[in-house]
Amino acid sequence: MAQSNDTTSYKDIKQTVLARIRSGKWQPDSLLPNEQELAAEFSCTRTTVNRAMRELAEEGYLERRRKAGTRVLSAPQRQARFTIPMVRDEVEALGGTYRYALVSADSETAPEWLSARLALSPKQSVVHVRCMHFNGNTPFQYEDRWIVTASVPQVQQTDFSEVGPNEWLIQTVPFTNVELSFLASRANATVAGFLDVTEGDPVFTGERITWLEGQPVTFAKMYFAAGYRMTTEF
Amino acid sequence: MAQSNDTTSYKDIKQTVLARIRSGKWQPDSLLPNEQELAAEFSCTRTTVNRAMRELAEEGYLERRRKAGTRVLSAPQRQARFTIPMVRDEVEALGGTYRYALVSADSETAPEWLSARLALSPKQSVVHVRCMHFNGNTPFQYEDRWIVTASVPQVQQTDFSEVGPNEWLIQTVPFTNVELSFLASRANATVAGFLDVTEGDPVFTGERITWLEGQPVTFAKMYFAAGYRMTTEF
DNA sequence: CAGTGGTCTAGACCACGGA
DNA sequence: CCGTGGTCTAGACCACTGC
Repeated sequence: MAQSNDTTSYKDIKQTVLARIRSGKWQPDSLLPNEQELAAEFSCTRTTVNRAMRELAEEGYLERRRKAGTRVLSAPQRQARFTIPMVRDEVEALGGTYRYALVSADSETAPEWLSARLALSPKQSVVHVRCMHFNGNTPFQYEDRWIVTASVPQVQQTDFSEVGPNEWLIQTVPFTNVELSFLASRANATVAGFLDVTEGDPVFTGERITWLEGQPVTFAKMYFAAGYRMTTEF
Repeated sequence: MAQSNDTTSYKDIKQTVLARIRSGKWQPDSLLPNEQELAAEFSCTRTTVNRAMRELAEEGYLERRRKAGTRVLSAPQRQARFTIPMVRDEVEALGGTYRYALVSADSETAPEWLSARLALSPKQSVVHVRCMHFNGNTPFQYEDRWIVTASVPQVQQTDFSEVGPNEWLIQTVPFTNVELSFLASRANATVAGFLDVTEGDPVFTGERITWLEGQPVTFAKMYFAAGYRMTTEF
C-alpha cells in the first residue's frame, strides 16, 4: 500500500501491530516477540522493525526496555499534541483578519511576585508590555507580558506599537525551555474591558515562561475571548 | 558525549544543527546543505544525518521537501505535548489518594444536542454516567459522560459503582480517533455543588469525543476543581 | 529530467539492565 | 552474564517534485 512494491515497510508493520493490539491478539502487559523474531515474521530487517516499534513507543502504545523487551501498555499513554501557533496564524486560520494593538509598554522594576516566579534577583529591570490581538474588530486575546531586560537588552530600544512582543521575541531571542499552562480564571475589570465581557466571567487563560539556557527571558499571560477553546485531534 | 566512543551520533548532529539555528549561523528560510554534504561534514553516513534532520523536522524546527531541500522554519512551530493521564494517575502524581464515586448511571435516549454532536441517528440509546473523582476528600473532577450503546453493547450490563467509566472503557473498547478540547466554562448549580465552588465560578473544562473506526463511542465533559491548571514543559 | 529526501537491506558493535 | 533494544555503516532503489 504505502510502497508501490510489495516490500514490507515500517508503516505496514506499525499498522499490523496496532491492529493486533486493538483486536486483543496482543494483550496489555504482554511481552511481544523481540525484534529479531518480528523481522523474521515480516521478512524484513531488524532495522525496519526497530523503526516501527520505536515510533509506536513514542506514540505511547508500547513500552520498550533493553533486555526486558517490548510490552503493550495497559493504559495507552496517548499524548495530545497541541501546536502553539502565533496568535496571528491562529486568527488567520479561522478565516479572520488579524489586527494588533499596543496598550502600553513600560520599563519598570520587576514586581515581587514576578521575581519569585522567574527566580530573578530582587529589583531587576523588566519591560512590561500589554497588548490586544483582534480578529477583525472582535477581541481575540489580551496579552500581559514581562520581558527581562538583562536577558534581552535590546528590548529597551524596541517600539512595540507595530510589532507584537511575541513576534518580536521569536525573531530576536531563541529559547531553550518553555513552561506552558492553561487554566480558567475570572475576568477582572481590566481584562473584562479589553475582551468585552462582564467582570467575573470565566476566561480561558494561558501562562507561558520562556528560558534561554537557564536564564528567564519572558513571562506572559494570555487571556482569550469568550467562547475560545483549544482543540486537538489524534 | 552521547556515545562512549567518538563516533558522531544523530543526537550530536541534532545538537549541532540546533546550535547553528539558534546562533543565527543558519538563518530562517535559508536552504541547508543536503544530506550527502552534511554526512561528509559530520563524517558519518547519510542514514545518520537523515535521522537527525527528520526528527528536527518532526519537532518543528525544519521543513523538508524532496527536491526542494531542507529549510529552517522562520517561526518554529513548536508543539506542546500534553500527556492525557487517567484521573487516577493524575491524582496520585500529586501525591494524593484517589477516590472514585458514582453519582448516577442511566440508560436513556440520546438528547438532541448529543445526537447532533456525535452525528447519531435520532433517538439512539445511550448510557449516561455521572461521577466524581476525589483527591483524598477534596473534589478533583466531576465527570459527565455519555456512552453510545450501539457501539458498546456491554455497557448496559456494566456496574459503574466501583470502576469509573473511563477506566472501564479503556480496558474494554479500543479507539482510533479522539477529539479533545479545553475551555473555561461557568459552574452551574450542579457542577458548583460537586466541586464545592460558588455557582458562576470559572471552571476549567475538558470535552472529549472518542471514535472507533468512524463509530462514535463516547462523549465526556470533565469539570476540574478550582485551581486546576494543565501544564507542560518543552 | 534530475536532485533531494524517504526508506530498506545486511551486517555490526555496544549500552543497558534483568536474572 | 547475556538477551534485548539502540545505533551506526555502506550501499541501494525509489518517490516526489521543482525546474
